[in-house]
Amino acid sequence: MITGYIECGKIELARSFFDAMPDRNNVSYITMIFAYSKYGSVESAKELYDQMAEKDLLLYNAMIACFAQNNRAKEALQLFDEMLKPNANVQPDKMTLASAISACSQLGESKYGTWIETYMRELGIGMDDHLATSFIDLYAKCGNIDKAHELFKSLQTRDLVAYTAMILGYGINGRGKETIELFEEMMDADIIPNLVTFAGILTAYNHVGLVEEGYRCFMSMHRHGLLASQDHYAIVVDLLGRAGRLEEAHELIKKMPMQPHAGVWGALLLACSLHNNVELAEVAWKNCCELEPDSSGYHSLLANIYASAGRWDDAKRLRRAVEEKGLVKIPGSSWTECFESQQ
DNA sequence: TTAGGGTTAG
Repeated sequence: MITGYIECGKIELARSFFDAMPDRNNVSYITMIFAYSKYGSVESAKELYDQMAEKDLLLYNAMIACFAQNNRAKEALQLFDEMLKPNANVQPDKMTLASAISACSQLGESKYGTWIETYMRELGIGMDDHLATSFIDLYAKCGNIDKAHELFKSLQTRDLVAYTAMILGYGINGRGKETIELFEEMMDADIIPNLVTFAGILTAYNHVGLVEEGYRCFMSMHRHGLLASQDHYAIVVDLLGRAGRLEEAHELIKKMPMQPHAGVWGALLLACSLHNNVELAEVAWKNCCELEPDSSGYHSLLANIYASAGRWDDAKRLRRAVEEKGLVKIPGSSWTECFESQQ
């Protein structure tokens, strides 16, 4: 019953059902935690997790996965650390490690990831394709592309996710030729790309600076029956914008079948700052402000563009407005420092 | 024992 509601996305109903259950066990808790995780309600998941006095492997796995899948990598690794303490009395399994590696990857923590690889062997857990794909992503993001490729070659089956991780890895490491070759290899293997794959491939083209190839790739999405999301548009706006094709990028935004999010306009604003286009920057900035009124980053970008154009008064006016409104830049994650201080 | 893992820029 509960899983039926969850499958339909009726999470409130699932929760009511869960609350009314006379014999809730840890499996019902875990089912609810995974459901909350899927729909991004991390706080609700954590609330349920905290209710259980005895934390077993399943419960740890559910909560660590929830953090890792919702971009809360630091908390995922903190909980993983807690789980490894002797008084926790549990031993991680493949699922735990998959989430922990994913969290390391989000934080660029290659040292911690390498430690997990060693620890994995100590526990007698063998490398499977899922774990290897997590490691491919981790090592590629940390710049160790050779190690990533070595793992990719060792896979039993190269599936969609593995190809996507490797393509993205080549892309962010500036390996243009390999990016294209691997994409072609994937198509030859009749592996149908999905929306995530396209985001990865477009990102790769963007990093490598292959504008035409990237644009063509984006235009081919509908042939695969895929409707590009706002994120895909943001990458292509960035791709065109960085190449100085600002008007084309602007036209693309105007033709979007859905409302662009701030990231799309933000990509155009960034491109305008790279190419000193004040008029278009003002258009992009206005849209960014409407969509994300509390962010100071867009004002700073426009102020810099004004300053580069010698419009000092406008730059000053904008900077003053930021101070008056008390808009503050949110500092980045300090997990790396936290981790290093524990060494 | 039970659930369930990996891929999306700046």
